[in-house]
Amino acid sequence: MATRTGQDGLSRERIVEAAIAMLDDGGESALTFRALSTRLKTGPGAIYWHVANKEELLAAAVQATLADVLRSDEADTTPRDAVRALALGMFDAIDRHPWIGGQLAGLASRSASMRIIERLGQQVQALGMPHHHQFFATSTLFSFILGVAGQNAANARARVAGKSRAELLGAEAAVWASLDPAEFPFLRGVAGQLGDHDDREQFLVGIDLILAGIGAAR
Amino acid sequence: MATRTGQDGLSRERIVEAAIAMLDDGGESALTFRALSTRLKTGPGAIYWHVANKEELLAAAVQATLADVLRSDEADTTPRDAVRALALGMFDAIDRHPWIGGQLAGLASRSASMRIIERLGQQVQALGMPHHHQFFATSTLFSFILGVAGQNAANARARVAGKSRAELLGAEAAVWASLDPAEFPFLRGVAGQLGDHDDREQFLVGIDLILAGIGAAR
DNA sequence: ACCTGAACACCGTTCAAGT
DNA sequence: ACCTGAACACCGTTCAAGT
Repeated sequence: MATRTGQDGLSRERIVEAAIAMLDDGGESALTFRALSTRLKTGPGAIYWHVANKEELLAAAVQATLADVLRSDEADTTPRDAVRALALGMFDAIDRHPWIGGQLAGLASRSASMRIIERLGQQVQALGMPHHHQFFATSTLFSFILGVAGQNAANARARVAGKSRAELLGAEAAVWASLDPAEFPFLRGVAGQLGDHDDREQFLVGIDLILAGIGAAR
Repeated sequence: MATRTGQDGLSRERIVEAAIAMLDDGGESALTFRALSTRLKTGPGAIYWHVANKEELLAAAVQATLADVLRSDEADTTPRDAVRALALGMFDAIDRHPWIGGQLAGLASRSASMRIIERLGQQVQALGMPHHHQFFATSTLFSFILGVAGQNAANARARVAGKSRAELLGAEAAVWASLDPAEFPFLRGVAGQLGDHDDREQFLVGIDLILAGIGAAR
């Protein structure tokens, strides 16, 4: 009867924790109920006592992963800096856990999405956007974040299947550099920038561009 | 020997066409090699003679679906209108085939993505953006489009599983309207706008916002 | 050259049976 | 109350065998 305390019993918390660890190092395809139950030294059926199904498990993993970002508070900064801080918090979480990008748009992440949109919206409001444009401006910020997250998730999937980020980026830059200049003048011209850009900086430039647009529309 | 002409033989073209039809009315989960081969009156193995695997099939479906958008030409308009036209073309294609949103970020859609980025980039260049900012500005437009596409795909997944777009949107708006006003002042305030907004208009506002930001940064 | 269909190695999920 | 593990109804993919 000594085994009922501490780490021994299965719990929703332990399951979610293990799921996140598996997602982090094997991507979404690595998370199966069989592999998960092996890691937790149980049968696949046991997990269903604590979690309704895989969708709920993924939702809980997203929630747990985004919890600190959503807990952060930038009360005493400008609206602009608050948006940047929140967006960068999202970026860093997505960078650490790229599988989030494949989940964030879905129904499973609804409550996390709502909190993010709320926070963005409050700052857009504080920026002085007219009321009837606040919703669209906030959606634009959110959609952009979602798009970057999705690309991150796709890149991570490719990475799991093979090479590193630097290798993939270098290969892609080489492809761009060797394109037909008549058909792809732009891609050829920016191939160098693709090769050595910083994802985080690129993300922040996008946020700033949208903020500049909001400033102009105000 | 009369059967070798016309529609009778299996072909990559017929397979992709059937795949698109299945994706359109059942979503990504409806496309299986078994269901596809049943529809084409063959065995699952037959498809592999024409298509390497599911990833390649999805890539071909994306390519075929986006072909007309990529063929369109807005030579004699302003750069701004060209971006808007291209973006709206993408939106309409994604609206008709929402499963694209789940594919566009992936490696399978690389060549389609390259063409889109090329077209966007040429217009960003024409807008007078300094060279070293063109790549980031173009990426911002592309990421935003990707984000909207991803949301569309997620919404369509929910729709296949149950109710219509209007019902889902109405239910979500009702949830927003009933949130705690202390915790979610913004969402509560825009619940009405969520309920009856037009997705296409919202998308275009986002594009315009980014274009305004590009204009300000020029 | 192209197609057939059984077989392999997986999935998520359920559920009678145990403790 | 919680866990076990076999079983069900699927997947994508392969491949010997056919025509």
